[in-house]
Amino acid sequence: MAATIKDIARLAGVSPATVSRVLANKTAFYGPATAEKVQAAALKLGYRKNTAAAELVTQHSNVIAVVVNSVKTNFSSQIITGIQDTAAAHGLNVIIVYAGITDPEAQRKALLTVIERPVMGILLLSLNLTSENLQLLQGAQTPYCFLSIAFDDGDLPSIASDDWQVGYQATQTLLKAGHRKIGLAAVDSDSHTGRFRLAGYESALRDAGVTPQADWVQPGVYSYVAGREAMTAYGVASGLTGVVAGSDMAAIGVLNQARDLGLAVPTDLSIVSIDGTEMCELVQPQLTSVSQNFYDMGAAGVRQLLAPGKQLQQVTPIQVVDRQTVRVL
Amino acid sequence: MAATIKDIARLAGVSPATVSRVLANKTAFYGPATAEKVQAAALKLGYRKNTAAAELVTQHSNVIAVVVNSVKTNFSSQIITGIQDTAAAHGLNVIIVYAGITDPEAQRKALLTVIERPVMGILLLSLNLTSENLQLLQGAQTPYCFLSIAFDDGDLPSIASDDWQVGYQATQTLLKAGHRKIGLAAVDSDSHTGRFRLAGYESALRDAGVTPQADWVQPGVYSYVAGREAMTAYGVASGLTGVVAGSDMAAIGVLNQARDLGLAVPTDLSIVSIDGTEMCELVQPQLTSVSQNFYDMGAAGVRQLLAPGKQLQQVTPIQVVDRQTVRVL
DNA sequence: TAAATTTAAGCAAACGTTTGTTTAATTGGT
DNA sequence: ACCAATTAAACAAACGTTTGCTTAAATTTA
Repeated sequence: MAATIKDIARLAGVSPATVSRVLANKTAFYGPATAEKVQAAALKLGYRKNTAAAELVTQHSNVIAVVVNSVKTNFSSQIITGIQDTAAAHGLNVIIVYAGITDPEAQRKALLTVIERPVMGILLLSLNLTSENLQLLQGAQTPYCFLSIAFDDGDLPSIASDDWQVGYQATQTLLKAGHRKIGLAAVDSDSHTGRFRLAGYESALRDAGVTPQADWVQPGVYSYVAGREAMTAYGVASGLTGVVAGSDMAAIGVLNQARDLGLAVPTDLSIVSIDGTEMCELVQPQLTSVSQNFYDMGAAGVRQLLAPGKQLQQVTPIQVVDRQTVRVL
Repeated sequence: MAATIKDIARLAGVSPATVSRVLANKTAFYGPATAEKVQAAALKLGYRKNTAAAELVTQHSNVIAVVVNSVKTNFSSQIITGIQDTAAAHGLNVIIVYAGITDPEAQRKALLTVIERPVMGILLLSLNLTSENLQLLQGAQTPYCFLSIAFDDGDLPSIASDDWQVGYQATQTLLKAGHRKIGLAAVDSDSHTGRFRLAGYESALRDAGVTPQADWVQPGVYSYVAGREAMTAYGVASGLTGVVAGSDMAAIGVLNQARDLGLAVPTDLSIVSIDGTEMCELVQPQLTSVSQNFYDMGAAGVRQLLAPGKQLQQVTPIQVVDRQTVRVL
């Protein structure tokens, strides 16, 4: 039912080709009189271009697709804002699809909805693909880039923080404040990210002459409950005076669980969070954090899509932001 | 460069029509031998269907588009999950685009990226369109439904909570606990939502024999800073013993500002929040809230798109969830 | 064994655009 | 007044699918 270019052509008494050109402002091809007729007809018919049809013939699209691992992660909004702004500056549109965090089938479906239509590039947010789905992605001839995640395989384009540094600096923040017994909570020990943060954590301890203890690290999936569980595992008599938490949510988990255990933060326990989202300033006391530049990751991601192949593994800087959860001993 | 159905046809030695049918599993049209040849060829070429082309001829799409007002709102994730689950159950795909919360031009662009391609329906999350953009939306012959927002114009399909009830029950929760001087913070007085919440608030007060005072209501845009500003405006000597906050974020704003003013919650000040997202249980003390069923809104939204015209203005139920910020006087 | 039916596959049109090429009309130069 | 150059618009092919219709071969029926 929707009006097409042909309907306009008929109404304005010109050819579809001319309509197309008027609507695309290709001024070299038509006179002012026809232009007016066409515009009027288009308006009258409430014409809306069928972008899919246009993309079919031009073989080129101006939308970039973002695949997000889950709807819950709160830092993704900052990355998306970065993507959005940069994309808009380049005249690109952004669509987002959610993939399950674990279910490979959901991942596959999300990937397919993106691959099977013309998009100029794909950004994957903190997404850990199965090797099958990775192949699927690589099979499409579309440029892509992972964001906020890094891989052992150095051939995959990605933009993320230096996770070793993240772990190192978070730990160092506590060490500098005089802490010696420091836990690492809710960091996933299977992923590249988790392993490097752990390594950074251990290096920082060793550099300060502290020998890491096995029960100081309580792995988890960066979530609020993972944070709570880690703190529960530590218990009240662990001797720990400081904890590095794998994410802001995890940090709030340890914060609340510490409180439930009767531990005051930062008096009895200091916390350094990783991420530095707005959450840090919403809770009391405000979380000291190693903050990532999520906005820049998003921005760099779209730049990477526009000029692919430049530099595969990019690193965005981090800063430690001192707030209220680290006590100087 | 991507392989097309024709490439497969050539490689398998059959016609494109047959390839299409094999790939679509239209078993009535081909024999097992050809099927195998085609499958093999498709696999070998790494074929990916061009959905845009297919949608062009079938004149029908199975993606539903969600337009979100901003990346910040935290309840949107629940709505989206509801949409996602329900859509998946019906074999539909979901794409999301962000529109600016205020900028009409950004709104328009977001709307266009959605309207100009084949989508089977549009869900608008808490989006207040300019009348121009509303016309744009209505001009497209696509079914649509607003979510988590209602309008004076009863002809617009929408699914939301009963905002009058929200205001009424939030206020009543405090009244029942013995409070009489009750503020309303960070509720937007321009929108339908804000006006109805305000009306519900005033009715509850009057029903309890309390005369509303002008300086008890401090309008705002439902944000964290709006909450803080409202509490700042109340100050320490307002005499208020309870506050209804327009959103969870706003509630956290008044909570933190109250603390900064030296007011203990709930000892000195009780708070009832509106929304009931996970945020309520993350902060200390946990926020008592009038909780909305965001997940159901999303689910109902896709059902509405599938069977349009049934019931224009739908209402999802609310519950008050008692947590820790209301003190019984 | 001839006619009727079933099965398997191909032909060709269509969807709504864009764009290279062609044609027709107008203008300018001499 | 004639030819070249410019301007304005139309023609038609192409993009990658799907699908109604046709054709050809194989099978069944009488």
